[in-house]
Amino acid sequence: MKLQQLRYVLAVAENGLNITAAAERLHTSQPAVSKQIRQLEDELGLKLFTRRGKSLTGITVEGQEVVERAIVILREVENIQRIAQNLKQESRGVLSIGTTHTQARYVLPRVITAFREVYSDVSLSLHQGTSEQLADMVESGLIDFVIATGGERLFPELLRLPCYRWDRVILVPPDHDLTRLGRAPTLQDLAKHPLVTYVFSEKGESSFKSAFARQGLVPDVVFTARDADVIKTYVRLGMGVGVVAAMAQDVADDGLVALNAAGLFPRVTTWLGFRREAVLRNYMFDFISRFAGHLDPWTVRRALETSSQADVDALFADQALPMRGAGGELVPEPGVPA
Amino acid sequence: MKLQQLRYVLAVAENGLNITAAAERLHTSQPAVSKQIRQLEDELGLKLFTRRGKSLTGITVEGQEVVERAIVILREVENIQRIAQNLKQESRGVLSIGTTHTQARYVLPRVITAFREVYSDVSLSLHQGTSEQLADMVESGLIDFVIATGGERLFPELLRLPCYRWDRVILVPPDHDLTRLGRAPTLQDLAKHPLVTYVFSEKGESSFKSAFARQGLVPDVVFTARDADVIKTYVRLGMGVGVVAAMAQDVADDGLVALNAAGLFPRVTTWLGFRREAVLRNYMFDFISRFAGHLDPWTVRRALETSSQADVDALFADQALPMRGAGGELVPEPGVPA
DNA sequence: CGCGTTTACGTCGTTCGTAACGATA
DNA sequence: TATCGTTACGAACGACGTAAACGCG
Repeated sequence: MKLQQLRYVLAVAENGLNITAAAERLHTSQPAVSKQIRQLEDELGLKLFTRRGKSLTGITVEGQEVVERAIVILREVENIQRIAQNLKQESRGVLSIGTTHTQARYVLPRVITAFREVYSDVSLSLHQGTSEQLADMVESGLIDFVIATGGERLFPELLRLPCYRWDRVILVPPDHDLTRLGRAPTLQDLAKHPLVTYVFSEKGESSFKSAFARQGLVPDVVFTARDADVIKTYVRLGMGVGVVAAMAQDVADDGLVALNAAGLFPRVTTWLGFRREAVLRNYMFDFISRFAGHLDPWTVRRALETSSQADVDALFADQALPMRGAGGELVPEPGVPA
Repeated sequence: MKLQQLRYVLAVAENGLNITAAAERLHTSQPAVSKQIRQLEDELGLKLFTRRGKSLTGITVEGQEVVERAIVILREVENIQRIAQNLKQESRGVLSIGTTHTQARYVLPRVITAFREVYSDVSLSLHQGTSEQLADMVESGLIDFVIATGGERLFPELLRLPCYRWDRVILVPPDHDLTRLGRAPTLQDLAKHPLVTYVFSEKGESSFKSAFARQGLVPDVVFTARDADVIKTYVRLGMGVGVVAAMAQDVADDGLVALNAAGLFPRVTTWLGFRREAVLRNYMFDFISRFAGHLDPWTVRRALETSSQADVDALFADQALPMRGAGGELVPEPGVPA
């Protein structure tokens, strides 16, 4: 058994069982891949793939077991290489981040810009997706970091570091009824209007709906979208009252007024997660620290030494996490309608 | 990086940094090992070992990191091979068990005899040691199974399957005072006599001492040994009253009388433990099932699907574990002194 | 001088790429 | 016939073992 053979098997499994495509991605010839896989099968004495005629049609159950272990093996091989590169102060490297729209659009740009200036040799890639997709991507090793909110049960194997907290904010057209309340809106106020907000995560409990339910109210959600830009568009069209993350609110949002929603919904924590077994490159520590100031390398290493997520949470329990988003700045003060 | 290089590094690290010894264990030449290690160091660009002149004097910190990951990698490689061998119904294999004296001497012989008759091609090895030593051995992959008692905190990473429970039994010479009580001895009775029992485990809390302490008594332990045979010898010499595991009591123990100690000390559970990541060969499932009838392959696989030891414990919570040892059979009934 | 490591070199096995072949839809 | 996998073969590479050299106690 050789590491190349495992790499080849994995590449084939990850490229739709197409040996030609796998060979291209591996920068080698297709007979090389074909032969190595066959040799591994011979050595192990089992078929990793099912074949019809000459083309691969599926992975056998044992093949799947082998693939899973190959992932672990190659991951650790990469860890060894990262250790070496860290020591050599090698500045080249890769950092791929999986995240949701809100982070990618409103929070990360500043961090990434600054990061790229310092680490020009680090190839940075951003993958946007739903929580479910991110979970798959991080599991398969496609991405190093996940930056997301909620979903504790979706990412059970990740070490999650709390980064900051945020409230929601209410967006309405300038002449909307809610702007004439003379005070910040309540849930009762909101329940009287059609609402436009985020798609509810498939698995996570919807803190949005339950906030209303707790007061015996049923929100009239007329439209949901994955990102705040779409929501804003429909609010401008007068489809309803928008409820978005405070970070997504921009002073330059013309045609919209932001109203404070702090306290109406539970605060949300954005965290950064990665696999516990991962060896982090130095620039990864720096990225984390740039993204969340309190997560300096020393603190992150301490979190890595814990044995469970509960211990990590305890590490940060006594710290007041920073708040993000301008939600508080555009509050219509009592008697001062926007 | 190649798997052989990792194997070589590991062998050198495990053989006192002696390349020659490592080469012999690997059935290869010593220059081969020397060269491969050097090549890996060159490829990674770091020194794995510290050298004085030409001889290795130590492992660098990075070398240690690499060794730890190499262990994981090679373990998974072995798992892949086991999967293949299981499928081929390959009957050859290795099974090494680490255990304590009591199990090795009194419980395992019958199981092992029967097992060897069926699996003559499985090379079986037994390693006796203290809990601490066993923990090291299983961690380094030297042994597949640990069969022991207590020590939950000593084996945190093992999947532990409860096998059976047992009480202690009291051993005295035939003419001893305790045989004339006309009833089973109490802790008060025991506290009046010099006692001979097991060495207390270094890290585990001593359930022996605390049983006395709970009644405000202090046992007069005059001698401790690692195994019951030694204890019996000293009881025969009249050094004191023996307290041993019920399994260790043998009807053929001439010159000794066994008195019931059930209820005096907390019941002890013997468990069988192995690493969660391990792939078990079919004969290993069979061994477990022979050792503890309720641990059939199906049940063990179910335990393997759990995510924590707590879940495993819950699996067996409602089952009455079998008792082992003849302690109950030689009880001096009230009014019937032995 | 013994012990252990490294260097040198010849041999053998293995991997790879190109090119031709085979099978499938 | 286009697509994809396998077979064939020559070239390059790499691992290993023997033998000799080197350093250190």
